[in-house]
Amino acid sequence: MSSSPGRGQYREVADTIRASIESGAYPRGELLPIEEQLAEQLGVHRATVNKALKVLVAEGLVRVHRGKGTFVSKIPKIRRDSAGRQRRDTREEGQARGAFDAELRRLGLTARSEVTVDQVSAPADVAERLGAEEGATVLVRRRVMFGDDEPVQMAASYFPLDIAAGSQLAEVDTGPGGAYSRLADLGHAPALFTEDVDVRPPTEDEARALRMAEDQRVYEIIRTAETATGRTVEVNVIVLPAHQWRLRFSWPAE
Amino acid sequence: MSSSPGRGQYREVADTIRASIESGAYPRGELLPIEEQLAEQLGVHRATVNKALKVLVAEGLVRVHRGKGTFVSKIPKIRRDSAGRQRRDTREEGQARGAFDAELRRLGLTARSEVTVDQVSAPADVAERLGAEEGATVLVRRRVMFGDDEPVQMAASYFPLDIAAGSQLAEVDTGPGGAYSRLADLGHAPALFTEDVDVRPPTEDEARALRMAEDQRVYEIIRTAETATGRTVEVNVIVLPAHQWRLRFSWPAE
DNA sequence: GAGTGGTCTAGACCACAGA
DNA sequence: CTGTGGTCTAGACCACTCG
Repeated sequence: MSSSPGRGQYREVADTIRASIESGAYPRGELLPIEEQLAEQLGVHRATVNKALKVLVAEGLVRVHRGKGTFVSKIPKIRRDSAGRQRRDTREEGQARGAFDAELRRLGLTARSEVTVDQVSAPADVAERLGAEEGATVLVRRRVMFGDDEPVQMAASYFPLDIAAGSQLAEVDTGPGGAYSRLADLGHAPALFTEDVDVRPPTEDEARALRMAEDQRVYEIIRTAETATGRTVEVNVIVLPAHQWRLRFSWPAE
Repeated sequence: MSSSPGRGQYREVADTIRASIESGAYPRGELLPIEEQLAEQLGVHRATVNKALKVLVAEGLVRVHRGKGTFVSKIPKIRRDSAGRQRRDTREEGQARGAFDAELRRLGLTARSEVTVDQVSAPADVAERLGAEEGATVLVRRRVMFGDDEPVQMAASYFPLDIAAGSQLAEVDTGPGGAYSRLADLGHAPALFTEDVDVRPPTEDEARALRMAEDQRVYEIIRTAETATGRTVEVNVIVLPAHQWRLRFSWPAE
C-alpha cells in the first residue's frame, strides 16, 4: 500500500477491497480472506484492515459474522414506494405486504414475514399521535420481514382499541386488502397518510434483530393514517437498515 | 471506567460523555475537554476516547474541528416537509426557499443561501430522468444553504435548456413564487412530484462542503417534477447531512 | 512552535462460532 | 480447542489551527 490520495490509509485499503468485490473476485455471499491475510497481502497492520472493513460494512457492501468471517452482502437495494402509481398495481393482497413481496420477487429473493398481535400500553409518542392518553391500551401488530432469511424490516403498527378490538385487525391474518381495507370496513377508512423519516444508529435491540453493526444506520419511519374526519386510526413505526433500502415518495402538485 | 453492560468500553465512555452534554455540563457550541484530559478523567487510553467521540459525531451530537477541538453541536434537527398542508402556508417566496427560511427562524437560526447558475453537460442519471441524451447541455441552479453559517444543505436543480434558456430560471433570483411558478408561467407547470430518498456516506467533496465526518451519512434526495403531459421538467439532487434533518411526506389515500 | 485530533503499528486479550 | 473478528493499551508520527 503506497501513500494516500485522500487521507487515511484505511480508506485506500477500503477502496482496494471494494474494487476487488466489484470486479467479482469475491462473489455475493462468499467469504473474504481473513483480516490477517488481507493485512499481509496489502502490507498493513490488521487493525488497519479492520478499520477499512468497517467502512465497507457501513456502506452495506459486506457483512461480518463474528467468529465466522466477513461475507459479501447478498441483498441488493430494496425499493419502497410509499405512495403513487406503483402502489395501486401491487395492491392484490394488501398494501405493504403485497408491495414488499413483489419487490423481493423482482430482486430474486424469497420474502417471508412473521406477525404477532398484542395489546400493550401505548408508548408516549404513539399515544400522542393517536390522540390517546399516555399509557392507554392499544392493539399492536408487529411484523418482521425477511429476504432470503435475512431480516430487512421491523414494523409495529398501533390501532386504537375501540376500533380494533374484536375485529379482524386483531387476527394474525387481516384478510384481503390488508389492514387498511379492514379499517375501511369498520367505517374508518384512511384518507391521509403522513410519514416522518429519520436516520439514526440502531438501538442494541434493533442491531440484534436486524443483524446490523453499530456503525450502520436505520431509517425510522413513523407513518400515521388519518380518516377524512381527522382521526388518527393507525400509527406505524417502521425500522429499516438504511443501507438496504431506497425510499420513493410521490404526490400531486398543489 | 468499570466493565461493560453492552460490549465495548468505548460505548460506555460515549454514554458518559453524552450524559454530561445532555445534563448541560457542556453547553451548545462549547468546547469539550481535550481527548487526553477526558482519557485521564475516565481512566482509559486516548484512542478509546477518540473512538467514543466518533460515536457522538455519528449521532451529530458533537462536531470536531481538527486542530481546534471538539464542540457540542449547535444545530438541532431541521424539519423538511415535502408535501402537504404546511407547504401551502409557507409558500410566500417560493417553495423550498420560503419553507427553509421559516423552519430556520423557528429554530432560532439565521438562514442564508448561495446560488449559482450554470450550463453544464447533464450527468447520466439526470439526463435519463429528463429524457435527454447523455451529455446534453442543461441549465443547473446550484444552491448551498446555511444555518448560522454552518452548511446544512446542497442542491443542484437541472432544467432542460429548451425551457429554461433565456427565462428567469437562468437568473440568480427566480422571482416571486420561485422556480415552479416560472415553470408554470412558461407553460410547464409541474403536476406530479417524485422523490427518491437514499442514505449513504458523503463523498469527499460533500464531506468538505458540508463539514461532515466520513462516518456520518447524508440523505440523497432526487426529486423530479413532471407536467400533466408527463414531461419531466426539473431534476433536483438534494444532499442533506442525515443527522441534521427529519423528513416529512404526506399524501392523500387512494 | 505549541496544541489538538487522526491514524498507524505492535501486541495483547476477549467473545463468539464451530469442529 | 482453534479460528475469527472486536477492542484495548502504548507509543509514535502526521495534519491542521492558531498565535
